[in-house]
Amino acid sequence: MTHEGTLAYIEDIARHEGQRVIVRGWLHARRSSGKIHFLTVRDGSGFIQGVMSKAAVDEETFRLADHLTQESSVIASGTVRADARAPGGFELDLATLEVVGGSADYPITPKEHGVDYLMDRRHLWIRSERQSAVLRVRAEVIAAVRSFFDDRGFILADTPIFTPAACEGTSTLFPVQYFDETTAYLTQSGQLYNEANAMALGRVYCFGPTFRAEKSKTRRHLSEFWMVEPEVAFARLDDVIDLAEDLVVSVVTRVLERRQTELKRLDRDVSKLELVKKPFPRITYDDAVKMLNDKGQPFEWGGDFGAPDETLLANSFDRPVAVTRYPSKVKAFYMEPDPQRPDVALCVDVLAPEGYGEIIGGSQRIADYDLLLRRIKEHDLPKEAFEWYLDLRRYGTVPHGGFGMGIERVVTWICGLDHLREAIPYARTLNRLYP
RNA sequence: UCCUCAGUAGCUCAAUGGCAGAGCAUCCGGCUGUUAACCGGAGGGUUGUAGGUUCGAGUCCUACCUGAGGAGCCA
Repeated sequence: MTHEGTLAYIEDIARHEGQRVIVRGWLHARRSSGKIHFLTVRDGSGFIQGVMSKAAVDEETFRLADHLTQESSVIASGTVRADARAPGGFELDLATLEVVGGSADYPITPKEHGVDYLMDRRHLWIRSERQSAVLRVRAEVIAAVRSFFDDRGFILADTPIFTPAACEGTSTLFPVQYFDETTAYLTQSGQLYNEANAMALGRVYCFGPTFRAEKSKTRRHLSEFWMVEPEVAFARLDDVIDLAEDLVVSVVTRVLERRQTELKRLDRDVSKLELVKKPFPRITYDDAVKMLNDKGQPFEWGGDFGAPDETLLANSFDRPVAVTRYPSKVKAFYMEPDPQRPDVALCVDVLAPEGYGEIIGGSQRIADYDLLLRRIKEHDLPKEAFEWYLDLRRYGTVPHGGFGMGIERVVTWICGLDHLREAIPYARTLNRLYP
């Protein structure tokens, strides 16, 4: 079969109005009315409806279209025509059709399916309109994050995934055999290495997968997730919050600029995202506890917020809110205490609006050698494992700080999803390692 | 680890302790503007597993398996 026309991707189809193009992709859906077929084709860049009328093609081509099954791969050619009835504004009047690979009994039908069924077929589910839109937004979020840091003079310095011990000592680690006799652990944060990198390179960030063996079963947790972590020498808490604020605004703005089609396909209320502008409200943990109690949510000073607490707090604001100065007791060992009030830490959590919860956690780090050593001992961490980390305080210590932002949580929020597992191509959860 | 809920056709779900059902998908036929198209017909079942109660169990009881939602913890 020979096809006439210019090779085109569906997302660029508007540029080819009135022209003959060749599209290569898969059959997404087919509707037929006897003498006219409607073939929705997707090519990864978008979806378009091809219209084949019996009068316009030879008999063999028309019969081929009549028996075309869902997700058969095809090469087709036709003329691009603007049409108000088409969701994307354009249709393709088909002239030729070639099946590259057939597809029998495709398991994901246009009707409803359960979560387990879809997750078992995640490798196929990502072909759907919604799921492919999410993954395209995810790619935009990641691109926005990298541009943000690269454009500001940050150096990308990635941290190891095999680590010798716990970074924070609290979360559970995934052990793996490391050659013959040694046990390594999959990293749960690049934080500590990031601090060393910041002392070498000034402003740095790492971006990669992290692993947590927490036996969580909630819509906000994955055992493998991606996190971007900047770290800045000489930064204090306010600098860390400024950076977090700029990053979130930059990412949301760029997705709004470049991924309107996908957000629309996801039925996202973009007016909520358009409110994400500087400055974010900044409240202290003390304020937050008071707010919760004023709203009738019983909460005692000293604990960490649960998901309902976070939602209640975030719902008081129309944009992300920065909550600072949590009790040191509930936070990581390396966080600098507030000099005015040593029982709270110079830390910040950024809570997304609309109940999406914590998307960023960060702090100013302890700069003083003696205090850091004391904290390591208080947390029963083995000093030997942290000698290299203590070196950073032995040799030219400076105030510094940074944060981690969970990519999937940001994608979930921006896309308006109700579960983190749709924000990553292949989610790893407590009960899922396949496909 | 704990709490709650669910498991019946390929999928999504019905079925008072009394004949195993529907819609969609698949296959066949019809239809020149369909958007999860529509209309007619056909095929499709070890009710998660193992026990128990009962004249009789998809339904009640026990254990286990699998999954979902939540708690804790976190990004």
